[in-house]
Amino acid sequence: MPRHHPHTTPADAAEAEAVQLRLRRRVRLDDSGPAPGAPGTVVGVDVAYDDGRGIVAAAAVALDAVTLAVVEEATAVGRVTFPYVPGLLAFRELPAVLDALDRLRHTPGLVVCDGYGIAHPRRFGLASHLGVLTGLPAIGVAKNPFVFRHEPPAPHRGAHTPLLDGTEEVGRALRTRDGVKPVFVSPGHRTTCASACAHTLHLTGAYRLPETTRRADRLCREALRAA
DNA sequence: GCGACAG
DNA sequence: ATCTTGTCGC
Repeated sequence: MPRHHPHTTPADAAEAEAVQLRLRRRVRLDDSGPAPGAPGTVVGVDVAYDDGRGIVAAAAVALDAVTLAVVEEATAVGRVTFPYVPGLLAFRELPAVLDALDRLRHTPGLVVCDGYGIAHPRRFGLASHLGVLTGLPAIGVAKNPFVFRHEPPAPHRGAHTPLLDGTEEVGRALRTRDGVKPVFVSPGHRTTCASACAHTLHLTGAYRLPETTRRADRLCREALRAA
């Protein structure tokens, strides 16, 4: 049975924003998480929707942090409980994602989310929210820019430019493939911009998106079709 | 007031 | 996110 999640299923947008303002103080931006490439497991999470049926499917895929081989997969299906509102994505995705994570037997060394961490209107995007609720190190790797402007990075893999909140760097536009549109990386919890980018580079090579995200994306779509 | 707007 | 064919390029 679905548990009562006061921190993930508010009644409306105003309540959701209040939750973010309350929880964001728990975000920690340090390097207490694993170093990129260090032994352990890195977990990718993603979600797919079927608007017609009003259901959502989430996937959590654990990869060996060194070899990037898949070591475990878990999924969860449920009903959609919150609409998509820019800035409140976590309230739509987290319930199913947390269920999928709960079904994983491996303890994630790092969780890679689709979306943002602290590069968010209230400095509390999906990756930060997930990190704070689980206590796990988490980063956000988004496919599109959100609230912060950026200069285009140099064309080679590894080039990056900052996403600035005033003078503070809250994320980076990072090129993961030569000549290909960059991804937008930001720390979620227990990591930094530099580490989040190093992790992202470690998880990419042949494709623009991290292997974690690609596997989770494929798996949640399968789970949705099978539901 | 008018757009822009992670997934 | 999701709806969707062909097409340009390595």
